Amino acid sequence: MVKDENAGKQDAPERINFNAVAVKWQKKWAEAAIFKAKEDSKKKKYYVLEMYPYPSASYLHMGHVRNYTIGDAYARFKRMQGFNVLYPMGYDSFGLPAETAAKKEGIHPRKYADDAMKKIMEYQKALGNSYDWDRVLYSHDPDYIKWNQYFFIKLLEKGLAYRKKAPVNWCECCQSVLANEEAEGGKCWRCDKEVVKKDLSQWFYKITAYADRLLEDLKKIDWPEKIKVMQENWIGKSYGTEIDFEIDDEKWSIFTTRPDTIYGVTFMVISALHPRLLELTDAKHKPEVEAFIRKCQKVRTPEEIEALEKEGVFIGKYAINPINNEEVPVYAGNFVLADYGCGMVMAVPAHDQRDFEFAKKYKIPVRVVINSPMFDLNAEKMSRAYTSEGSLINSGEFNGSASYDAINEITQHLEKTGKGRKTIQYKIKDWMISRQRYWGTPIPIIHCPQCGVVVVPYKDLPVLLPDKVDFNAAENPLLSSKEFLEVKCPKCGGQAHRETDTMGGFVDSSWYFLRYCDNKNKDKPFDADKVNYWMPVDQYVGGAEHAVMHLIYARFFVKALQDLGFVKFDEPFSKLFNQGILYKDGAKMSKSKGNIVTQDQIAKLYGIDTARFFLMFLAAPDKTMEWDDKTIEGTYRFLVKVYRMITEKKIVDKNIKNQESKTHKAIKEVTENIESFDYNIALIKIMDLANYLNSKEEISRKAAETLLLLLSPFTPHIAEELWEKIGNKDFISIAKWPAYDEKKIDEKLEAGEELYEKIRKDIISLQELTGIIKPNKVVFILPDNWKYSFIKELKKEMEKTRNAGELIKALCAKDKTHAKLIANFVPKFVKNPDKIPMVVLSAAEEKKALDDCIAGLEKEFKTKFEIVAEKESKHEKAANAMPGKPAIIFE
RNA sequence: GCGGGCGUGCCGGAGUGGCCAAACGGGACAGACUCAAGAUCUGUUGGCUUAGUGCCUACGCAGGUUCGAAACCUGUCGCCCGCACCA
Repeated sequence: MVKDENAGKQDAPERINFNAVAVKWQKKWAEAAIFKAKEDSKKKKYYVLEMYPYPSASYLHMGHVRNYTIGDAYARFKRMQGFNVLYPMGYDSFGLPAETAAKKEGIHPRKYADDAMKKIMEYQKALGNSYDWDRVLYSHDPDYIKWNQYFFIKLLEKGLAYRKKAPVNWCECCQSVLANEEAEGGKCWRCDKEVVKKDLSQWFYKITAYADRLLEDLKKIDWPEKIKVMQENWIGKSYGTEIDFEIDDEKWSIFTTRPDTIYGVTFMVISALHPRLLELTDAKHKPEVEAFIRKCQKVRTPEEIEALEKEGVFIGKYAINPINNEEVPVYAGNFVLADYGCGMVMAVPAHDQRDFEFAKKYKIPVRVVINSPMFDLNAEKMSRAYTSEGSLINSGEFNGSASYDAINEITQHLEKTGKGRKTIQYKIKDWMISRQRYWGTPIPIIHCPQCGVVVVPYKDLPVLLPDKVDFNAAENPLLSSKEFLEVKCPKCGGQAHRETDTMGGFVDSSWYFLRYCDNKNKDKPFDADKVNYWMPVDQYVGGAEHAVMHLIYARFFVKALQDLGFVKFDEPFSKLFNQGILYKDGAKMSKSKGNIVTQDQIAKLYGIDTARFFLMFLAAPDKTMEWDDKTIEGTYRFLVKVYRMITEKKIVDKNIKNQESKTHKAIKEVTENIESFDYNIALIKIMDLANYLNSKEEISRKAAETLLLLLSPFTPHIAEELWEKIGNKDFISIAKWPAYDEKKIDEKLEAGEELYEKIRKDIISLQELTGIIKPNKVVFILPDNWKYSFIKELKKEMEKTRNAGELIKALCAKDKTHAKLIANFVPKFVKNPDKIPMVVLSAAEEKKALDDCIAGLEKEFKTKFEIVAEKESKHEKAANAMPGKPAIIFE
């Protein structure tokens, strides 16, 4: 039989149009402006922020919906908890895609960006997120550009911005600089020719000046460990020794973490890309070296680098080892980084794997200077470098020292002779902000033939992009605009030209979160009081892919602004949450993979709240999760159930004890779960509560309202609609988050309900097993065994100790036959002596609890029930009965 | 190579020392309702079973700690993610 999967969807009259509900409330929220954030509140502030998106898409897919919902649920939760919440949205609207579109489709990047923004905003609004839409900002806004340039100048004045030559991706064929994305795989995206590294003047922000603070302050912030570790590695602090070797009577320093191996140096290697390599090279060897440099200039993919064999050429020079005045040959090599350390290394083949490979290839001697404590090393027979610790040999006066100690001893020795010193190296490099592109913030600099590099005066800001440029120009389109290029020098008034580099997008995103605090300020980038009120961001939400880019730049920027006196804090984001990636068909959901499910599709079918709920329910927000078309049906069913329950069931204005207890327990758990981003667990608890209430004839108003309040961060529209339907006039979105009272959580009541449920299930399964649907009589046999006396015994023992292990041992010694039961029950008492439900009851109390159930059970099963004490029972199985659950017999 | 994480039932995914054969959802199966289907409701869904508050097997694999382990430790295999010739 073929099932029509859509049959139900099409003609099921009970299908509720959650879409109309969403539209209705989005309109009302906007009209009442309830999500507007104000500084003058008496309430404690809370700043929730999602990383502002690049406005590219013509749709949002479920991956986006998931990300935005994580933040929105949190913002709503905090708002309801009584915080003064700032939750803004903006757009990272500068960048390459807009420019590429301009090139391909002839659309101006500004139009492209404006259109995309309009679209994405529309989609975001349809999500029902509680953004303060009055605070929208975007990076190509002339106001934003102005302050972006303003900060550039401030940093320049402080010496934190500078210009120097640096290698960039260069395509000889197109005569153009390429962004990294355009040079993927070492080939030009346009002409497919090989790309080379070329030195050009570039602008930098001096992030290295903050390396230590960036590292240290990681301790202060509550971020995922993974991100912190990535930043630590990126900053890459290492302690070592700088040692001066002499080449041609000139001092050439190198950096090493292993000065203890200095007697093992048999050659030196200078990076093939070292700026002074040719200067150092012997005339005779120049052609060879030059050819080698060209070979090394090709941009390579990480895979190629991995597979790359260590290679080099002798440059005809010798270096003098400062420790023993030995002469060793100097090579240019492809495995030494030009921009780390000094761009040159001392090579110790016996104790460094790279040096070892190089030495073997070029038949350079290997000299063992660290001997292994386990075996004697033999330079001739070694198949790989020995990089562990050991004791020094062949090392003059240091022979016999442990390598660990020798690091200091040798460094101190070199310090005395002035040939070396302790030093710290960082891997992090200064942040190159220059882009040879059109669609970015122009760098506010003028080049004057008379005065040199001149800063654009503050009063002339912003320097805006010219509209008419040739986007198909091979190089930076800005160079095609005379109107932009030609200016008068602000200093001498002579003819000068503008800097054509623009800033990379990460500059924009390094302070946008500050501008949200005061996004309309015309006189200043922001008002200090406002920023100091809202900042730092209390909860930042975004992808882990920004770990060492945006997240480190923004930290640097804030520290620099602190030093410049703009802000009073030194970390922008107190807490960070990384959302997981959404997969479909085994791959990350993305347009390029073609495996997307769009917001539209799902909203049309189920309403946006269903999508929100489902995305938060299926997996913890920080885990990768797989989209599943089928499972969302279940979520929809649940929401329909809630809708029916609230609109159709009897809501009563009285207090119902059991419901009150359940409700307070749910509040407690859900609140904790949301706080810690365990949204999936929170939703399970909410479902539990809903299902429980749904099983009752009537629902207390308090319980119904609580359910809606708990639900509202996740399904705000439906919650709002139902809130209104049960007679509330205000918005649930700004209603008070329910408080719980520990005293209202009545474990005994819960236990009573549980008992009822257990018995009910037992009766049903007995019905199935025996085939007796309607027994004449159901008999409960109350236990009257060792258990009650065991409890007394236990209480006695517990006065002596609360250690579960000891208690079990003690009790088992007295009663070996019940060892297993003892082990099972003891720990529960130890953990929670007051709250163990049925077990602590006496036989009489237990009978009473049972009595309480019977009325309901008799009604439900339409049968007589009877309670019999074990002694009076003629049934054998009664012997097994335990307190907390009587044996059940049909008669 | 270095760093981070993960491995649970038919599936997604909870659970990090004791009411765990394992939440919640999906799927499957059975029953109720219905002329029927859908929707809804109820139950079952590791094996054995004398049906029990029972036994056995199970949370990648192998050991260990503990009265007790899916959870803690050690080793091992497999997968994912980041960084990567950093001297």
